[in-house]
Amino acid sequence: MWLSINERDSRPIYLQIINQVKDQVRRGLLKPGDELPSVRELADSLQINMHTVRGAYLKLKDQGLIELHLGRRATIAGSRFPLKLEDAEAGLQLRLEEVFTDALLEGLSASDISRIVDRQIEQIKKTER
Amino acid sequence: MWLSINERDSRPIYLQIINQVKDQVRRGLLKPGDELPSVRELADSLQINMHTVRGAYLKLKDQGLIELHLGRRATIAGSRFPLKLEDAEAGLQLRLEEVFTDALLEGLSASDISRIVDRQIEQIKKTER
Amino acid sequence: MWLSINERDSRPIYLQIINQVKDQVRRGLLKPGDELPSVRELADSLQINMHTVRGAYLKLKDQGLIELHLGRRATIAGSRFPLKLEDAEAGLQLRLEEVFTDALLEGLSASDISRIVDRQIEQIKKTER
Amino acid sequence: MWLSINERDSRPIYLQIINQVKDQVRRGLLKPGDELPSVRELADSLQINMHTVRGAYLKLKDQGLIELHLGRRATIAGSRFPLKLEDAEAGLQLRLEEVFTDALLEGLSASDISRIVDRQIEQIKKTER
DNA sequence: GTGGTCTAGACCACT
DNA sequence: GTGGTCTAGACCACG
Repeated sequence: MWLSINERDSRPIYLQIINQVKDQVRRGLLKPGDELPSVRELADSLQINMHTVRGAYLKLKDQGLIELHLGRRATIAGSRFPLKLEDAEAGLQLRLEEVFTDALLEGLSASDISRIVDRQIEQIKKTER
Repeated sequence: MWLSINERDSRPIYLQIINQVKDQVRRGLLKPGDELPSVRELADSLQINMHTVRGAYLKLKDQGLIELHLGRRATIAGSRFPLKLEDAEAGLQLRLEEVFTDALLEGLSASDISRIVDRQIEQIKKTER
Repeated sequence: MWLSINERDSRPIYLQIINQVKDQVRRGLLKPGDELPSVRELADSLQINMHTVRGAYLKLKDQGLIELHLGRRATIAGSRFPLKLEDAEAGLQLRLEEVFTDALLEGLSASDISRIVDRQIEQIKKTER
Repeated sequence: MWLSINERDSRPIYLQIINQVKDQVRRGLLKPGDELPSVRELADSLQINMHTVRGAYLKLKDQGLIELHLGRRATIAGSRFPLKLEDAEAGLQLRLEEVFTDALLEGLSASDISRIVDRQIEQIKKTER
């Protein structure tokens, strides 16, 4: 488990933790059953407060990504998809609209966007195999 | 100018305003020189606090999307791209990574994502012409 | 909004708050759109810490019962049932098994239990009308 | 004695043990005088910490359900009901209120609940005969 | 004024 | 040692 927080990142620390854990799960570096660092350990190594880590873990639990056990370390949850796929698709669409709008207003062209998107989707497909 | 705020949207009101203005600019419904409603008018019609509208307008000004004039209504700015394209591309990549990670963890496949993305990019290209 | 915490209750304070809010929603004393006391107000009136109240509100939000708005008070959410009814039924069965087992081991007979249960269900049906 | 612990169950391990012992007593699978596995045996077979098993046994003893003997295995106690029946009834009512409130908020109707409850009480009555 | 985030330090229950 | 709960006090962003 290697996590880091970026002081210059404007997003709150707990969100950075959440996103990094999600990322590692997506990349397959963390698999169901794997243990996460204890709240205190991670807080120490990141030089942040225990409660900040705990807050991040709690959110991850509520999203079904990890399991918290009293007296034991948190573990990656078995993957289950509580959301209906159509809801997930609708959510994706809304978020993409916003991202693309910002990109266009920053001067990128549709083909710029298309190129960047395709590159990322290629990478995802590689990981899927 | 038709704006609306969605109570059930988890995002703060000021962001909803910003995003809707951006969206209308992107769609060409608002063009450089067009007037926005006055702070007081918009606050009244949306039933929200004046400070909230003012805050949203200030952020839009900071992003170079609108111009504020003393005693006159705000207007859409002539389009300029203060960010370097490289920065815009880098920003886009980071945001896409997050959006795609979430989509994958919610059970969507790479091809699901690809399909949705392509549909949106098609629409953008139509508008661009 | 009248809430109270019971020092002698072994359950944590935040759970007592959650259960009382749920109860008031169920009884119809709180309806969608109604405002809850602010975190600080409730903390003051209950003589407990702000964060304890906030924790309770957060859980209620995650369960979809209330909505939190930045800078505004929390409100009761419009009722929506994210769980499939079959899941809700399965959960109810498990919880009932435990409750009934304890009651039996404490010396109550099946007819004792039946009597108590029926009385409560009668009351619920009255409220439903 | 067949016990198992469920990793995905959110309840602490010691409670799962307690509930399963209670359940087996209620179903008549364990009768007064029957021996329970030794603390060490159970800890080994469930792959959990000895202290956890010991804690569970201690709680069961406190509730009067089992008897602990120095150097010998624990045994199921002769059934006695230390609580007054009134207290047991009052406790049952409180717990049912909470369970029913949750069920209602999850979208179940009074008749759904009634149906599920009745089915369970029928089963209990069968066992009682 | 209101919620959002973070820090600090404490005590308890569970493993 | 580990998570669960609670308190206390602070600063920031939003309305």
